[in-house]
Amino acid sequence: MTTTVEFINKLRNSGLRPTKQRIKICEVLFNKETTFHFTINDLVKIIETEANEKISLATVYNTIHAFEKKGYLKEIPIDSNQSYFDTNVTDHHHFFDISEKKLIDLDQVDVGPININKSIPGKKIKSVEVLVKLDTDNQ
Amino acid sequence: MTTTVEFINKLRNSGLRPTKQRIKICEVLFNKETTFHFTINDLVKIIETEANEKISLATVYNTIHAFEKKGYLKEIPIDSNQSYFDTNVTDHHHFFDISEKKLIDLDQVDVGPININKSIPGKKIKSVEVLVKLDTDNQ
DNA sequence: AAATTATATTAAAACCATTCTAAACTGTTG
DNA sequence: CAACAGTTTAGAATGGTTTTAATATAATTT
Repeated sequence: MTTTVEFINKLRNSGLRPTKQRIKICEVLFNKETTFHFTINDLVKIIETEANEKISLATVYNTIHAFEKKGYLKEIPIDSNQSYFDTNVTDHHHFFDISEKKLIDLDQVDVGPININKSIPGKKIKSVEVLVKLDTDNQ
Repeated sequence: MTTTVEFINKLRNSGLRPTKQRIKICEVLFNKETTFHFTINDLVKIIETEANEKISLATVYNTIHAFEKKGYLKEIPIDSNQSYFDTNVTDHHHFFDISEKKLIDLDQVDVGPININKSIPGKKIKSVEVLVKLDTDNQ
């Protein structure tokens, strides 16, 4: 549980003005016990229902991108036309449940070390991400 | 090198009518020696320049999706607003060069076996894909 | 080989996630 | 509190993708 004051400090320390909207989004995203996966659409709906508030779409996008740039969120690549974000910014991987369109965290430990035995001249590895797609097991 | 007749047979055997447009797309995609990574936009440009022909965008989309469904193409998930496709449908992984926005194949051998030591009840693993993002190495 | 039927192509409109715009508003600093 | 820079906003714009409904083409039947 993080207090509003703590969010305000965190924002200020990151060079982001602690506006009403940003604080609200912090509360929605970072007051969970567990990792939280969401699309922008999910987030807007949560804000509207949970808080009966309305933050303009543009602001939600701006804020999420600002948080991503500061390293508080990670975008997860999935073959979809929608962006998924994750509040867990540690190095880890994902299951993607195709039928429910939901992400599930996979710890490093659950996957084991991954060695890349190939290199491209002039390029360095920035990240290594494993995406495990899940289907319903019919049997 | 595959002949037009072979493409026609392949299409017919898949339950796809061998139209002029589909044959042309086959020739562009499946007459390469190496794996070919592309976006729809790339493909349309190639058809226009290489063949001085014009296939409507809708047809290109329809055809690519039909080929994907038949297992002749794979979509590669990248955190982008564009879909990337791969003519290499074997199990393998990818580098993604962030600055050039290009995919590079990574063989199974270059990555090594990946064990997923976690399972979700009622779900089975459909695919395991590794995406390695590359940055320019400035030094 | 013509007629019929089923499927495919097309240009243009629609769609939808995301970004941009420019005016109004708010937090910060002096 | 005044002034400034940063932020929010509704609505428009953008761009990749899908839909529409008319036309064309391939396959099947006669």
